[in-house]
Amino acid sequence: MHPVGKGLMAKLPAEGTQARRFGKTRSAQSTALHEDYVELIADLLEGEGEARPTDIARRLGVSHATAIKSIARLKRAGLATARPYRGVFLTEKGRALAERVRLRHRLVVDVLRALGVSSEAAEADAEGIEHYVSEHTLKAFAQFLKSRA
Amino acid sequence: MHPVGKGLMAKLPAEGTQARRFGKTRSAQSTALHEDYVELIADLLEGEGEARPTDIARRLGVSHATAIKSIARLKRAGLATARPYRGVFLTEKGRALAERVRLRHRLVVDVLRALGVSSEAAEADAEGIEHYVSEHTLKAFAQFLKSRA
DNA sequence: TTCATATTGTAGCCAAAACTACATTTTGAC
DNA sequence: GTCAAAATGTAGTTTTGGCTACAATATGAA
Ligand SMILES: [Mn+2]
Ligand SMILES: [Mn+2]
Ligand SMILES: [Mn+2]
Ligand SMILES: [Mn+2]
Repeated sequence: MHPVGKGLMAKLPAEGTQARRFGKTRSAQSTALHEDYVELIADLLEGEGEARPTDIARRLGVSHATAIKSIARLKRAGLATARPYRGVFLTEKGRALAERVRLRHRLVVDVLRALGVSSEAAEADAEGIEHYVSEHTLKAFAQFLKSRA
Repeated sequence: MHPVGKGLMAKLPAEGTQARRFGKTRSAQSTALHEDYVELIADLLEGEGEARPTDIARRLGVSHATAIKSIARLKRAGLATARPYRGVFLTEKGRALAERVRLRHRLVVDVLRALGVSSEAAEADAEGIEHYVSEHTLKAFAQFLKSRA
């Protein structure tokens, strides 16, 4: 119950600090999916001219029913619009998010590549990592890349 | 419908490749919580001598009911054991996971620090990032740290 | 123009992770 | 030893994000 000596033991952060960190991670997690959808929709709109639910589903590796439900959540969140059989579009807010997410994705991939990670692993890992990189860390990444250019 | 020219447009990966990447991210996401619990339990066991559900809950910033349910899932997954009012312990499998997770956590923090990220931001971001770093990337991180030691 | 196929939509199911509220058990102060 | 407080457990609800199965609609080939 009481600390045994506090000399050489594991460095447990203060409870509040640790709780705040985990909470931040949880909130990032809850926005990760939205970010992936918005980024993908932006890419499809630019690359293919349209973003159809089926294509979104295929690219994400989920069923079309799942994609349609997620798109509905995007609409509720004010990030996208969609009319039946006419594809998905981004609102102003969605486009702004897509832009930020795209930049961040690229930055994360570039840093991983710079650290010696293979192109494919960098892309794959970045797909998860990107959602947990804070503004502060993003700045450090940019700095690092510039410094070793 | 048809690609407009394919010359200078956004680099959409092949559908299968992209789906595989997103799938990998989803599966990492589904183990992230387990990893955090197991790591925290190991830290508490070493640091405090015991890992009580209440302490786990406080440190994670969730209600004790949530923690208890998650611990039940850990038990079902063969990672932990717990007897009522006697705290939580790790199975052999749980200890092995904790060890891996701990190493990975430290490595991610060290790399972030090396890239110029502040100590607190590194710890906070690592809490999310760690779960999406592949073995391949982990090796690259270790290499990078060794090279600039 | 018709009609098969592709696309989209809906319904219903499930598990994970969160919560609050309440019940039960242990422990420790006295 | 009692009994209040702390810890633990349980019940019930919600949201998210998956799935399958089926229904409805558009599109395009013949
Ligand atoms: Mn992603
Ligand atoms: Mn991305
Ligand atoms: Mn973590
Ligand atoms: Mn961790």
